[in-house]
Amino acid sequence: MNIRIDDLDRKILGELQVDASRSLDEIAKSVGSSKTPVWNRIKKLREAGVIRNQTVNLDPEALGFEACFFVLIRTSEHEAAWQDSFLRALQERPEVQEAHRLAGDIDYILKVRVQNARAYDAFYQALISEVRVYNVTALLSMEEIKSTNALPLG
Amino acid sequence: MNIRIDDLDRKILGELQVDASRSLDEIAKSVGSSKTPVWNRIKKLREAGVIRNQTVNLDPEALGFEACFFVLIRTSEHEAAWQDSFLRALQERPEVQEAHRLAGDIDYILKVRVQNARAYDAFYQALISEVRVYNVTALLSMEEIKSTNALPLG
DNA sequence: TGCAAAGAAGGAAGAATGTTCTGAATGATC
DNA sequence: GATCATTCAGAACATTCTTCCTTCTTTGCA
Repeated sequence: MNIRIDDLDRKILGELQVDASRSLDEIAKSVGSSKTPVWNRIKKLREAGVIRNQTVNLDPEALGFEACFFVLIRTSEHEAAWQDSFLRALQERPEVQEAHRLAGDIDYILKVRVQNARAYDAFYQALISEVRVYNVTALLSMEEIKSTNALPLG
Repeated sequence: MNIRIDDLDRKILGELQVDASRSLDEIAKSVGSSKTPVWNRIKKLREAGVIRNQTVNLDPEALGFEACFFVLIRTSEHEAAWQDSFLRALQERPEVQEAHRLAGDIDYILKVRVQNARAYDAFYQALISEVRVYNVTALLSMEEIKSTNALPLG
C-alpha cells in the first residue's frame, strides 16, 4: 500500500483538487508534462487509494440545507460495544457530514447539515434515543466563511 | 438565480455526489432517464450554481497530513475592520479547510489540517500574531470516523 | 375537453477526450 | 561504459461528450 509520491504527483493532485473536470491534455500542460505520464500517475494514485473518489460540490442552501451545526459530545461510556453502536449510528445518518473522535475532555465532534433547526432537533432526539451520551453542545453556524477539502500541496 | 429543482434533478445530483467520473449514459440509466435530459439538467444546475465544481477527494494521511484540529475561537473584537482582516487571514491560509462564524459564546470554529502538532503550533502562532483573539481552544482529532460533503438528497 | 408549449426519448454525427501502444530518451546499477 | 529498467513524447485507436434533429409524452391553460 505504500507508494512513493514525487513532486509531479503532487502537482497533478493539486490541479485535480482545484478542478477535476479538466482534460488530461490541459492538466499535462499545467504541470509541464504530457498526457501519458499524467494518465499513468493518476491511475497509480487511484489504485493506491491516494485519490479516493471524484465528486461534485453542491451549494447546500440552493438545495434547502440552511442550517449547519457543530456538535460537541461528551460521554461517560467508553466500552467497545457502546462505541460500535455509536459509530454505526453516525455512519447511517446522512445528516452527519463529519465525525471525529477527539483527545481531551470532549469525546466527539460532529458536523451536521440539515434543512432547519427543527430538522436538527429531530436528528438530536433520534441520536440520544439510540445511544447514551453524557453531554451535548450544539454550535450553530451563522456563516460559512470557508469550505474546502483541498490539501495544501503547494 | 432561483431555480426549480425536481426529483430527477435530485437523483442526478445524488449520483454525481457518489461518483462524478461516470459517463452520461451510466448516470442516465441509474436515474431512469436518457442522455439528453440528463445532460441538459446538469448544464442547467451548473449554470445556476447548484453544482459548484468537480474535485477529487484525497487521502490526507497518504500525503503526510496526519493531524487535524478543530479550533474554537472567542474574540472581544467585533468591528468590521477586525473581521475583514480575520477573514482574509483565514482565506489565505491553506491549512484552514473550514471556517464558520457561530452563534453563541464561541465566535468561530475552524477545521485545520496539518502535517503534525508542530505545524499546527506554527499556524497558531502565525494566526494570533496577525489578529487579536481573546481565547482559543484546540480540539485534536484522534480518528476520522466519517468524512463526506455529500448532502442527503434521497 | 382540446390546444399550445415545454420537455423527454432516442438516434446520428462531429468534436473532444480517454486509453493503449511504440520507439526514443533518461537514469541507475554493476 | 554497457545493460537494464523506467519514464516520456507522440501517434493511433476507442470511447465519450456535445450538439442537433425528429417524434412522442407530459404539462399548463383557455
